[in-house]
Amino acid sequence: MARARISDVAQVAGVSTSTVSLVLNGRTQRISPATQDRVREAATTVGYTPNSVARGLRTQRTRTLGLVSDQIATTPFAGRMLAGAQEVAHEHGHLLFLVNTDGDAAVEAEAVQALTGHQVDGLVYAAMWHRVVDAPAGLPAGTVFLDCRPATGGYPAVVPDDRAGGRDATRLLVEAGHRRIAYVDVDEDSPPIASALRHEGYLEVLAEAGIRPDPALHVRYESSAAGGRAAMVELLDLPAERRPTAIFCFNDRMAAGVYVAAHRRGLDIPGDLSVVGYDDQQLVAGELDPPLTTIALPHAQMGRWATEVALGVRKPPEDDQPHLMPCPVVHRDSVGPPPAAAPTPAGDGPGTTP
Amino acid sequence: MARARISDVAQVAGVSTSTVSLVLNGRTQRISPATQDRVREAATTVGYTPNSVARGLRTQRTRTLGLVSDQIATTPFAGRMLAGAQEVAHEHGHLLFLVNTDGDAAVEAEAVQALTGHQVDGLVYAAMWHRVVDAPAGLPAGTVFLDCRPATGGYPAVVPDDRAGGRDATRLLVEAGHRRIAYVDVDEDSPPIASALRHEGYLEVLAEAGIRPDPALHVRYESSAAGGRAAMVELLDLPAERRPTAIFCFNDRMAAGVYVAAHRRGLDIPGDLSVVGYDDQQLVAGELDPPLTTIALPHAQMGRWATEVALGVRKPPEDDQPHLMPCPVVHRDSVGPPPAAAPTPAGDGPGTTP
DNA sequence: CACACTTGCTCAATCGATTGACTGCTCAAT
DNA sequence: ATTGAGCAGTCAATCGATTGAGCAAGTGTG
Repeated sequence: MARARISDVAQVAGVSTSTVSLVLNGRTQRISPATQDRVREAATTVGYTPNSVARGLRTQRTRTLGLVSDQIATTPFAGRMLAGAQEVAHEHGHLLFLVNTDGDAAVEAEAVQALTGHQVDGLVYAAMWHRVVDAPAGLPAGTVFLDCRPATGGYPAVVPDDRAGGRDATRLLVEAGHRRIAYVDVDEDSPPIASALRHEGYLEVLAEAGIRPDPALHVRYESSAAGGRAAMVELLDLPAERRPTAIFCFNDRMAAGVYVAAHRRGLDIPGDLSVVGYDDQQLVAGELDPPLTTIALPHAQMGRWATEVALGVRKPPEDDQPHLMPCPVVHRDSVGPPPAAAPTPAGDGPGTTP
Repeated sequence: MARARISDVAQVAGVSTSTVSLVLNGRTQRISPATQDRVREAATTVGYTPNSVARGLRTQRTRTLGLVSDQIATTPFAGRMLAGAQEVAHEHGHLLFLVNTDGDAAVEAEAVQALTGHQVDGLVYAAMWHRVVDAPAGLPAGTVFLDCRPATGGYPAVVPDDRAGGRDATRLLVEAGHRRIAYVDVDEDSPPIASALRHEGYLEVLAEAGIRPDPALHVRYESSAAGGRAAMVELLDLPAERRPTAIFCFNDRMAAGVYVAAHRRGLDIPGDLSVVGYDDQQLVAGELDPPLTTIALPHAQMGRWATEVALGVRKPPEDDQPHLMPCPVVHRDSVGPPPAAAPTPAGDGPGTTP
């Protein structure tokens, strides 16, 4: 059977379609309660569901939202961002269009066209890792950038506060008593937004703590467990007095590699070595042994923020700067005090270069 | 400036809106080439983009698709299914609505209503792990079930061929020469579709190979690295002659735990122990040392299949049985021949119960 | 030359809901 | 008796595109 239209309801209730529309939309000031009841009853008996397409055409508001992203699938983070976005859309009675462009600019432009053609009420442009992007052509004003910054500015944007995350991670280790803290960095991040910001945070906290940074403790490898392992091997080959007692890793996967290398050398975590990761990738950080203390990327929060701004229920900052979303510290079991035998009794062990 | 409408194009080109519509939709049999050119030119000069809402109202085809799923975010598989679905939608010029219901039946029903209200041309109902689900109320005929089977039947569905996967995994080990093969199963999967099917496949291959299954080699623990570790400990505590030389794990996370327990006992993989996982979770299987041989869940393929059926470009099977999607074997480095000292020289070592 | 046919395009109805303007009616006040 | 106000709804235009029917001019045919 064909879907019931408003005119079917009107007929059953013995009123005009106008009346049905008014009642069903709550504009009941001038409709008698008796009529309202008849209309509502008629609506349920015929099983009426409003046709959003017709409504959208008339009202010019479709209650839909578009989210275009470069890769929805490849990264496990994607989900949390998406979930946050979807949640907000749902909370406000909107439906979410999802488009995956694989970073192809042509597909991107096409997607934006298709979405505006479908009269979306808002648009979110998402990246799967924090970086600078070029806004695709034809992007409507008010599009919100999620986990990326438009090269040109002019749009609201939200990104993780990587610098603060780097600070928090490092502070965690400093407060546990460590003085020789390595940063296991990634070598491929260009432009290196996330990695550079985390490094800055690392350096800031070292400075605050009066620790002179040792360049040998900043190593760069590919972003994988293998890279982390190689990095750790390099650090462990340092002379004993320059060897780190704590490692801050660019991400959890590299931390997993650090674990492997440390365990191979018979080091206990956190007894002999403390490790902090970044990203809070469930399958990595939570499953390591011991579970990894890490800094979580606030994907769900960012997804929510972006969608709220896109829907107009939250005002973006006026200064055209990306909103910095804090990265929460996730305390697990990979951080402890430095080993008693550590070469840092009390006096400053400055990291002199050879 | 307001969006250009078809009437704007008509005015600029000096023709009627009908003509514009005909030209732009390729129904050009009765339109002179000259007029066509004028129309197209006019369209680009005014920057015309068709209003899909209006078109959808008129044609009753919106070129949109709905995908409702219980959890889009929580599992890293989700993405591949979604990506497959999105890809197909895009290939056929459709836009994909994504709704995440968190398994809440009320939200589900609401979502289905909202989607049919938006006149989607097709609907996919997805689960994030293979199981039997109750079709939500009001589900349109022709809805496709993805990675789940409707309890009642009556809808096209696609699920992984877990039985064949179990067979392949076990055959891999049998062909490497193993006779004592354990199945590290999950204990919580109820109804245990995936686990039961994989177990059946396992038993089938054992039977074909003339290996009597040893109940002590079928252990059940929680689905996590910790569970896998516990399982492996139990297996390693078996008397030497009953101890397995190969392990088939319900999933990669459990396999990761098996690795840990094996390494703790000083066992080399695959020298002393061969391991096969399931799922091909990138972050787990690929990052383990050695990389894990596993059976991949064909999420992208299933997502594609479901979407193609939903769009009507692929015919579902007529027998109302779920389509079984093969699970490819992913060869990595965790399978080898049994150790030379293994208790299986040539004669059948039947697993006699004590 | 009359007729049918083709070509090239336009008319106007239509999809289903929303909404500002308007109508009939009753009752009260002037 | 006329005017005005308030109530309870209805009318009809509208959103922007699609499409079957229709029409004027040109072409071909007997």
